[in-house]
Amino acid sequence: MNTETATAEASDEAAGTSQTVRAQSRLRELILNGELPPGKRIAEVALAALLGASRTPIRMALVRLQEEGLLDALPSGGFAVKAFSEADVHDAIELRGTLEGLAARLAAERGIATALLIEAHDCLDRIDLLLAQPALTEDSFSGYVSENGRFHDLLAKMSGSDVVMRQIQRAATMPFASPNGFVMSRSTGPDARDVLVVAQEQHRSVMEAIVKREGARAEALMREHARIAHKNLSRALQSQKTLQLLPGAGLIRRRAQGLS
Amino acid sequence: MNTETATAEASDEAAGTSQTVRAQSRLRELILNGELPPGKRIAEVALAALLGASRTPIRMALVRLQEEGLLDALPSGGFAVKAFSEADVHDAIELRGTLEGLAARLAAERGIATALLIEAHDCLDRIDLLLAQPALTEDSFSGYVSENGRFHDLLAKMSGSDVVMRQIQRAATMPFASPNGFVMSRSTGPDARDVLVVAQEQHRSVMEAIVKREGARAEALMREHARIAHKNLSRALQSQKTLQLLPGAGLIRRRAQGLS
DNA sequence: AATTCTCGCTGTGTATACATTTTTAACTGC
DNA sequence: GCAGTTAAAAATGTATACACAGCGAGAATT
Repeated sequence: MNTETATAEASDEAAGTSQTVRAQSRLRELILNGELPPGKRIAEVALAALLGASRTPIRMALVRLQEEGLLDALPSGGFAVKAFSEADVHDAIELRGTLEGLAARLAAERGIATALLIEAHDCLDRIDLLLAQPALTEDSFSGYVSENGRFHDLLAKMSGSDVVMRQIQRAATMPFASPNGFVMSRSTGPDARDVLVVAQEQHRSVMEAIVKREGARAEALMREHARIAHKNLSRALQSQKTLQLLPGAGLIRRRAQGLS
Repeated sequence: MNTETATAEASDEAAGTSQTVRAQSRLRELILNGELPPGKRIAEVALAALLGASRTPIRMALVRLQEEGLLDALPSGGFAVKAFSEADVHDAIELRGTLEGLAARLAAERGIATALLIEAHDCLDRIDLLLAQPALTEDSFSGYVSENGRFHDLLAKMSGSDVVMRQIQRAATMPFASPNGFVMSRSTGPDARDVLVVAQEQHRSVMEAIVKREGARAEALMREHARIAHKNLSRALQSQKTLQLLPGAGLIRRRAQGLS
C-alpha cells in the first residue's frame, strides 16, 4: 500500500534489465502516480540523479514515453508530462473499443487456434468462479483484474495479426484506456459485483460470436464492452475517493494541481 | 531520378532542423528505398559516418523509428529493418480503414466545423477538376496524390479528437498502409483513371454521410474506401514493374533479396 | 518609475570516450 | 573434415564533457 513497497517491488521487477528499461519503467510510474506535474518541463539532470543513471538512458526513456503518448515534446526542447482532457479520455476508450472490435471481428472471420480457445475459456471460467461469491473481497477484485487483463490480451492475439495486436497494446498504454483502468475505481460501490457480472456476460457473448463466426456481432459486442469504461469514467470523476484508485488520475486536467 | 538528386533534395528539406530529426528523415528514406536489407542488424557507426552525425542523434532516430514500427529491436541489442508479410500489409490496410471509419463516424455524430467542411469540399473540387480530363498525365497523378493526402488528413481532423488523429497518423506511417501507398503503383494501367474516379465517388459519399449526420454509413463507407488498397496490393504484387513504384516495397518479404 | 539591454546561468542537444557484451574467426583436437 | 573452444575485434549501452540556446535577473538609461 505504501509507496516504499510499491517502488521496491517495481525496481525489483526491472532488476536484471538495462538502465534504459529501468528508467522507462520507473519514469512511467512517477508519471502515473502524479509525482511529476503535467505541463511542467521535466529536468533531465534531476531525473538522472533521482533514478541513479546518467542522462543518456534517461533521454532514451523520455523519447520512448513520448512516442507512447505520455509525454509532450516542448518546442524549446525537452519534454513535459502530457495533460488529458475528459474528452481525451472518452475518445481513448472509444478508440480501444474500436480496435478490440476489429480484433474480435478478425478472430470470428478467420477462426482461432484451439489452444487460444481453450485458454480463453479457462480464463472466463476462473472469472465465473471469482464471481460465484455473493460479495467480493479485495482478493476477488485483484483476481478479476488479473484475469480480465489476460482475456483482453488473448483477444488481441485471436486477431491473428501482429499489426493489430501491436496497435491495441499501444492504445491501451494510457492507463485510463486500459481494459483494467477503471475496474479498481468501482471496487467500492454497492453495485461493484453487478458491474463485473455484466462485463463477464459480454465476455461470454463475444467468445460465442467468435466461435460461431459471427464477425459483425463480435465486433459490436466488443465495442459495447469497452463502453463500460465510459460509465465508470463519469462516476469516477464525480467522487474524489474513487479517483484515488485510478492510476494516472492526475493526468486528467480538471483544475490546476497547485504544486509550485 | 538518380539517388544523388534524391538525397540532396531530402537533406535540403530537413536543413534547419536538429541532427536527430535529420537523421530520422534520412534513415526513413534509406529504409523505404530498400537500401538497408531487412533482418540484418543496422550498424550504428557506419550510419553515423554515412549521415555525418555522431552516434547519439542516430540512436535517437533509431528508437523513434522502432516505436514507429519500421525497425525491430534485436534481443542481443541494436536494431534491424522490419520485414512485413503480405498478411501484415493486408492487416495494416484494414487497420487504417477501421481507424478512418472511426474518425468518419465521430465526425458525423459530433458535427464538424464549417471551416473544415469548406476546406474538404475545396479539396474534393480540385480532385474533380483533375479527373475531368479523359486521360491522366503524370502531373494529374501527383496532384491527386497531394489532394488525396490532404483529404485524409482533413478527415482525421474532422474526428475532433487529438487522440484519434494521432493514432491514425501512427497507423499511416507504414508506407503501404498510407492512403497514397498504392496510388502510384496503379498510375500505369489502362484503368488508372477509373480507379481514382471510384475513390473520389467514395470521398463524396463519405462527406455526404458526415454532413447528414449518418454515422454508421460514414464509417462503413470509409472502411470500404480503404479496401481499395487491398485490390491494389494484389495487383502490385503480381507485376515487378508496379512494385517499383511502391515505396517500401522491399520490406515485403516474398523471396530473399540477395544482397550479401 | 518603467523599459530595455546585457550578462550570466541553467538546461538541452551533440560529440566522444569507456566498458561490457556479442559475434566472428581462427585454431586445435578428435 | 568437422566441431568445440578461445581469443580478438567490433558493436552496443552508458557515462561524461562540451557547445549553444533559451530564460531570467539586474543594471542602466530615458
